[in-house]
Amino acid sequence: MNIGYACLVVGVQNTDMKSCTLKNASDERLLELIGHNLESLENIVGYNIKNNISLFRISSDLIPFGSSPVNRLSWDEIFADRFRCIGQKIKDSGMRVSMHPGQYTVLNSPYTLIVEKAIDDLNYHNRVLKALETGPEHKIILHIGGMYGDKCEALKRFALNFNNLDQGVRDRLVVENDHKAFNINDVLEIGTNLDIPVVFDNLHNEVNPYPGDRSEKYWIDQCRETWKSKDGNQKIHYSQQDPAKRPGSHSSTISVGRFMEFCSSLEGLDIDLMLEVKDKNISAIKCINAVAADKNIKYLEFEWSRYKYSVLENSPAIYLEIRKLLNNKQDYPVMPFYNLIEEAMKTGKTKGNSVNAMQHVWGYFKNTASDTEKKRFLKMLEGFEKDQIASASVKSYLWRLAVKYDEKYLLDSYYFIL
DNA sequence: TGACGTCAAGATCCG
DNA sequence: CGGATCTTGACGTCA
Repeated sequence: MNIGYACLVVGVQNTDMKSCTLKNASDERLLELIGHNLESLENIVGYNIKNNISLFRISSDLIPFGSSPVNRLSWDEIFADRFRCIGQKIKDSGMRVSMHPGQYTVLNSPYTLIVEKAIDDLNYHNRVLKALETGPEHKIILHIGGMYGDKCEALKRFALNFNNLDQGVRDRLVVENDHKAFNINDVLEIGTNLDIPVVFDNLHNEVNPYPGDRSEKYWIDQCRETWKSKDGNQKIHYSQQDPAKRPGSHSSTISVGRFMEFCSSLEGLDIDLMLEVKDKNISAIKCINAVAADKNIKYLEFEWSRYKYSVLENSPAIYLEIRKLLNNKQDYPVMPFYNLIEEAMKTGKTKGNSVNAMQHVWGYFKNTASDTEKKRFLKMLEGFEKDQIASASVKSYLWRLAVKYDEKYLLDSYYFIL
């Protein structure tokens, strides 16, 4: 089972994707951006390897305007070596990557122009995966598109346009159920007809179900039939509903309890699981640790080093409780560990607890920081205590100090992002 | 015509 | 000036 996350990494330096507006998209600017983004991608791949994350969706923003006529660059040739080098790392580590054009790539549109743009976009995604020299098990996931008042015709148009795609794209293409138009039964029908794999998305299925009371496991089993050996392991998308937002909105983090319930419902199926969640890599590591075969407390200790100041600013009581929990080095209390962290994150921060955490973090710079830095920190702290400035301002100053003094322990901490 | 979703660029405001 | 915060951009469909 591979577990991964989509597109971007939170809280890790030099992993951002840069872009520009259409009017600024000169060759020079685009070259600069692509170079930067490839460097970020390489760092992301390195981060994934270091953290045992073996599934990753590459951002469509890797090449700005990758499928637009404004980008006439032969970027796959210009950066061929960089692509090959990154691809080699992917291959060597056994990582599986994918790409996922967004909701605006509509292959089944009745408008020729839109279809042409969709084809260009699919070709672009394939061009990236080809430049990385990845095989056809590194997929491009696509939604079916719009309904236009006639589902049957819309499905027919999808099939027609699919059959006119380049072989390279067809070899990688996977279809997914969406939250509005095409439910999992529709997508299975078309996937079966076109002989391409189907990704089951649990939250889309919750919001836009096929009528009846089929279980998730039933649909996952059905989808499994569409995955052939050339396609690699079956893959699904997994996310949880954000209780505060509209149906279909992804939660900020994955609740480990519900995740494990879902895993046990799979009854041991070996499946690749792409998480769609706001905290991205953070939830990926959580879920990987939750199902780890190699139950070594060192993984939890490493996690604790990243979470501890966030927990401290929310709940000193839980902070102490987790420390106690990790005392027995023979144990692997992964569920209580993450449950306590999730509970702490839901606790409202009091000013006193925030200040306490700020002072703990400041402790790393106490002896190295200059007098002006010390003065500035103390002034900010005072400002925060008097409600004059936000805690985020103090934290972002502490982050700048962490970067300046290269405090490795803090640079890995979730304190600055959660 | 605006909402939808997502991210970062770009603009503006503030001390 | 740097940093925080708001608005725009890019995409197509649908009400």
